[in-house]
Amino acid sequence: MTAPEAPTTADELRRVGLRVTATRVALLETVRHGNHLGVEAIASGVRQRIGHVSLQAVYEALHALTAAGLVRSIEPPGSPARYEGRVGDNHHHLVCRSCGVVVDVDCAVGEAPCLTAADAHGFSVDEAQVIYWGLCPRCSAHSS
Amino acid sequence: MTAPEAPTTADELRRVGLRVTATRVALLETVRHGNHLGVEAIASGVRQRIGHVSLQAVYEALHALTAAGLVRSIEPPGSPARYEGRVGDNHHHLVCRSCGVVVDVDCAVGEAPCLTAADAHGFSVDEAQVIYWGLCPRCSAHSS
DNA sequence: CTCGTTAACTTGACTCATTCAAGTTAACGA
DNA sequence: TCGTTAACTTGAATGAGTCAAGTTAACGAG
Repeated sequence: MTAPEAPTTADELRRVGLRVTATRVALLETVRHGNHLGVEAIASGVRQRIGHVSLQAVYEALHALTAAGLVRSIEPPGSPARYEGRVGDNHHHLVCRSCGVVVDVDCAVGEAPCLTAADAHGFSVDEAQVIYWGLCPRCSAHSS
Repeated sequence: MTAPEAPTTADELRRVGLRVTATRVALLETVRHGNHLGVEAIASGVRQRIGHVSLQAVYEALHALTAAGLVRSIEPPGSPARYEGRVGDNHHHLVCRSCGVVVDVDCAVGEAPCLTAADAHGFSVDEAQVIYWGLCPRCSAHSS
């Protein structure tokens, strides 16, 4: 018998019930290799790999992949949506007020207590979204 | 000597260096009496109090009061900005995925540990913004 | 109290991310 | 190989929020 292979990008798409298209494969790889990219940046990454794709196709694929749980979107107030390939773990983001750069941070306290509000007021909470605002090292050096 | 008076809304505006206008007084009161109102709702609240005001004046005043720390804005992804009058304490929000209602929650763990990321990557963090997503009691009853 | 400065407001045009609509193409199960 | 329908294309539309230019009025100086 053959050794178990790592699943290809195409396999991952099939697994979640999505059709395998050049656009989606390229998009998923672009998002994974990029670093919290915006829609425009993703579109140009995809185009570099496979030629022309419409912006709408990118939006559509991003929604599909987000719904399928293969990518995750981050929407810091005041900036267009960004996407990342790191999913399934409960991690958060650090955003620079000055240059807008986004970096990942692990959960502040232990595993996933971020999911527990002090008093949920009867809500059934399924996700906690944390954004830390501040100045990145480069920008805070700049302003001092 | 007279007893110390509670500061009026006008006093509060003056204290932060803003001119006292009917628009701002009415806006501040509207936001404080309302419950995470959006811009349109604030505009109509203000109009009920003092008659006509332009939407732009509302935006402008909201920015001024936010910058001055008298009101705070909440911008859950996928919904227009909302404003609240509760400021200065480190509290967070619970948003219903279905109906969009927003309720306040206190910090998950103790006083303000929310401000501490596990590893700040050299950032100087000044604010942590937490949004819990879920279903409010009414909506979760509805869907079951 | 009057005046001048300038913050605050008004109207109206504009931007930009995202969505909607209608028609075409191509993935993939039968 | 074919038919169904998800995915893609182009193009127009939406909606929150901003920008610009001109007018009004708050308030400190005289």
